[in-house]
Amino acid sequence: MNKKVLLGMSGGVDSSVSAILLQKQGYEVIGATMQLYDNSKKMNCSKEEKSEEAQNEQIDADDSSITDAKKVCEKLGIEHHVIDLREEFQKRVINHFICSYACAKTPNPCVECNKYMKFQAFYKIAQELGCDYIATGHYAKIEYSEKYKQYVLTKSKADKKDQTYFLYGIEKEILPHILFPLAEFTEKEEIRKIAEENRLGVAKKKDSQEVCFIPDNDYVGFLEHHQALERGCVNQSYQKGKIVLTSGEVLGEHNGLIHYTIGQRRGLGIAYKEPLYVIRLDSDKNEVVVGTEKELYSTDLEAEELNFLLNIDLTKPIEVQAKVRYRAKATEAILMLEDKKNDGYNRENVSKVEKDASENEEKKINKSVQKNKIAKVTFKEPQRAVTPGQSVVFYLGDVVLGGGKIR
RNA sequence: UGGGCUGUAGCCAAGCGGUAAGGCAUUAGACUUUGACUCUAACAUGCGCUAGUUCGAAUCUAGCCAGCCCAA
Repeated sequence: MNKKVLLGMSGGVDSSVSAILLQKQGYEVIGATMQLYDNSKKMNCSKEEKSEEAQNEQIDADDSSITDAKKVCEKLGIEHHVIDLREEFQKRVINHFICSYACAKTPNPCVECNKYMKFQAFYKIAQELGCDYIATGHYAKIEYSEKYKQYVLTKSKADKKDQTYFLYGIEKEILPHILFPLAEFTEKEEIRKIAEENRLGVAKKKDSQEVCFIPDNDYVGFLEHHQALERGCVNQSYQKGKIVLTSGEVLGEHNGLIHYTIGQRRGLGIAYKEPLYVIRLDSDKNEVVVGTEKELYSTDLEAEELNFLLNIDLTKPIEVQAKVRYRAKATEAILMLEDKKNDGYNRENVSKVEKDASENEEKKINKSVQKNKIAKVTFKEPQRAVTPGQSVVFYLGDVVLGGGKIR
C-alpha cells in the first residue's frame, strides 16, 4: 500500500504543484486547507474608510484559498479537507503578534505559524487521519544525513526563495515525517510551468506576501482595533512619545511605539540633513531613538526561545553562519549557549494578553525548545538592524542548526 | 532705529548675470510568504516684497519687510 501524505494546500501555485509531484512519486495524497482566521472578522479590523472595491478584492482573495485548492484536488482526483485551526491560530499567532508589538518587539508571524500551525497542529491531524507524512510547498529540503546520523533540514536549491529561515522552529522529532516536494527546484518559473502544463488554473497567481491575516497590510489599524477590544490592555506602546537622537536631542513626536521597528527609515516625518533610522525602541521612556545608518550596526546579540534541529554538542562555543532576518545572507558568527539567569525582562509591563499567552507557553511541553538557555551570538561582520522579536537562525553550511528569538 | 549678517520648496542647502544642483521629508510603484531595508519615479514658471539696470536677474542697484549678531 502506498504511503499516505497530508498536503497543506493554500490554493497557490507551489502547493498545487506539490500535489502533482507527490502523486507522481507514488504517494497517496490527501489535500487539506487550513482555515486560520475569519474573513468576516478580518473585515472589522480595517478602518472604515476602506473603499468597497478594496474590500471585495480582499474577500475574493480569501475565498480563493479554499476553493482553488478544492478545484486542484478535484482535477487530480484527490480528497480535500478543510481544517479549522482558527482558535489555535488566534492563540499562537495573532495574540503573539499583538503582544510582541505591545512589548516594543517586532514579531514574525510566519515563524509562529510554521512552528505551531503547519508543523504541530496540522501534523497532529495528519496522524489522526492515519497519514505517514505531511507535506507543504515550502522551498526547503529534508534529507537523511550520514554525517549527523539523523534527518536534517537544509536550504533549498532555489537560494533566492529558500524558506528555511521560517522553519527553524519545527521540532526535530518530526523532520522524518515531513516532505518538501519542491526541494529540488531552483526556479519558481519551473513550478509555474508545471502548473500550466497540468492546467491547474493557478499558474499565474501572485506569490503570497505581507501578513496574511491583516487586510492590505494595515497592521497599525489592526493593532489599534485589537487594543480597543482588550480594554484592560492600555499599553504604553500605543501612546505618543518623543523621538530623540542618539545624542539625546529631541527631534519630534512619535505616534506610539507600535508604529516603529529597528532600521526603519520611512514614516519618521523628520527632515534632517541625512537619512535617519530607528536605532532602538525605549519602552521605559516611551521613546523612539533615531540615528544615522552607521549606528544601526552591531556585532552581538542574545536570543531566547531556542530550538535546535541537530543533535550536536553545544556546550562549547561553535562557529556557525547566522541569519538575522529572512532576506539576509547567513554570515560567520560564534554561537555560545548560556544558562538563563533572571533577566532584566520586565514582567510588570507585560499586558494581560501576553501573560495568558506565556502561561499557555509554560504549560506546553515542547521538548526541543530550550527554555533555560539563551544564545549569545557574536558576528565577525557587524549586522545591520538587529531587531528584538525577529528570529536569528543558525546554519552549518546548508544545514539548519536551529534558531531563536532576538531579545 | 550705530555697525554687521542673513532671507532659495515642509526642513537643510548649492547657485553669485544666461534661463532654479543635491540631500532629508512626503507621495506612488517595484522587490518581498514577517516587520524593515533597498530600488525606481514624482515633487519650486519660481529664489522675502516692491521698483529699477539689462537682450536676459535668484544673481547687479535702491527702498521696504522679517530674523540674527555685536556695540550702547
